[in-house]
Amino acid sequence: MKIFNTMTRKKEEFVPVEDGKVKIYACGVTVYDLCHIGHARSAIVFDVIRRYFRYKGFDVTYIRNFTDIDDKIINRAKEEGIPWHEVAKKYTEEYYRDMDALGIERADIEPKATEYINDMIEMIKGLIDKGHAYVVDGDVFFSVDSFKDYGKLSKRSMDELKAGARVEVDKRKRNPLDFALWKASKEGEPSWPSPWGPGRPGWHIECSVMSMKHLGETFDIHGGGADLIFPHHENEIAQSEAYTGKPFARYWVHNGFITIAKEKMSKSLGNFFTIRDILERFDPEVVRIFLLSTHYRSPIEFSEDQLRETEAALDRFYSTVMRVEGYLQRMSKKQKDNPEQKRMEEVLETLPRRFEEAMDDDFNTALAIGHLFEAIKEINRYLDARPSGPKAQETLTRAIELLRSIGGVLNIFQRSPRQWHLSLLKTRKVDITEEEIERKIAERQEARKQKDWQKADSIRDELLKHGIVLEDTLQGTVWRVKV
RNA sequence: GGCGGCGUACCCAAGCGGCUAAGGGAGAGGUCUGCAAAACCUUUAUUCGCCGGUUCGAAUCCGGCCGCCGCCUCCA
Repeated sequence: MKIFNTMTRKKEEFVPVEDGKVKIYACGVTVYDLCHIGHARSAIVFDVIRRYFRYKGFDVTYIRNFTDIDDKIINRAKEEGIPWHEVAKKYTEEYYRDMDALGIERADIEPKATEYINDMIEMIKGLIDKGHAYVVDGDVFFSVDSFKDYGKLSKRSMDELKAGARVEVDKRKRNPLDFALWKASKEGEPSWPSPWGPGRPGWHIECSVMSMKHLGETFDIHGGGADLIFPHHENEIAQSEAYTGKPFARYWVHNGFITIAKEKMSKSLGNFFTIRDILERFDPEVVRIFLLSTHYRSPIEFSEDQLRETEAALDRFYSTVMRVEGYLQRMSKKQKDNPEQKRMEEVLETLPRRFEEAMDDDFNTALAIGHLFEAIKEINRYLDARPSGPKAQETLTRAIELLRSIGGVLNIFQRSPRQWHLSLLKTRKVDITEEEIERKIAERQEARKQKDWQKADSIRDELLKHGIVLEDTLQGTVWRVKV
């Protein structure tokens, strides 16, 4: 497997610290508001990476944290007039609601910053003892000058960083780039006792502490959004390696952004769509495929049109499943030679290999999905050749099973066509129930039997106005939500 | 200003030295069908922002130019 490592800016062969095991830490979110689609991308990317390692037979430990104490949470608490921990609790629940809906599996360990305050204090003490940190008025800062490799991840020299510094410099810092490990709290702010007085941890320290506590001082993969490269991950490396004297994470994996009108989607720009908004109008699986149809490091331009197109693509899968299921029910038992048989078998045989090749190459989900859709086309082709007999039955059954099992690694293709259409009924706001549709179909069947085409067509047109398309197949009439 | 990335058909997107430049969407024509729908077939990039260079051979490597974006501040 090859993974692009931000540290070396190259694809590298993946070699785990411990044979057969992979330890991953992905930076989660600060729980102070609803998540937007950019958060979803990061979560989905690492969800897939984790699932793929598992598929490859690795024993995976996956950690994703929650930052549950921070200035933004404190501010939000003031705005909402509730205690800070209520804010954290509320948005942690909202986070789960959205991410669960998107089919993102819970991490093996989901640490919260406030549960590790003592460990952080211990680490900060150690850093002070080793001369990497200093105390000023109850604050503790990390001294970047004490760590010679500072800037190695973001590929910046200290001089460049100083020259470009746009931040107001805290005069108490020895170097403007020094960052807070511990912040003294003001009156009325949440605080924890510490050797330096009451305060709360700085942002970066939590990830170092929680990752090393659960994964060891050196672990395999550390990741998050590309905006975390500097300063967050740079600072994590500095404090962790200064503390242990050992390399921190071996592979740094960063996902690209979602953009709107070519600009990064962000809270501060206000150009974001919450996951909640999007799931009102789109099926979660559509969102998932949309986000996985572009390589994880490239930017994705958010577009409703693209989501619609993805919906149409996914509908192809479920239509094909429906078609195969219908076909199998009435397929002739008589075995006969089919010129397409060999081709179909070849497609099925090579599909897992092609899927793995794509995923082994820095998690190329876009290519992998391309292969899956190619197979869908081949299945339809095969079906058009009217195969029959036990061999065809076995081939078709295997084809669908294969799509489902490989799709499972991306957590797509897992539902029945009916579940898909029921979901579309909701997201496309179809104002007619499944029962009514079935009733109309029965009514139309009657008309068709009488060869009353006019009536049959008018019923069909009526349903179409509600966004329902009918298909008359040899196995009977089936309905679909028009996409 | 420093550092980094991107520019592939009408749209999205993979390909990163050599087989016909994946796949999806959209458009056009056809097959099938009571008519449709779905599906399939054909068709839409002799060409990969532009200009040079390296090479037997480049969308893929190198240099320059143009355009867009990100990080350097909280940010997935």
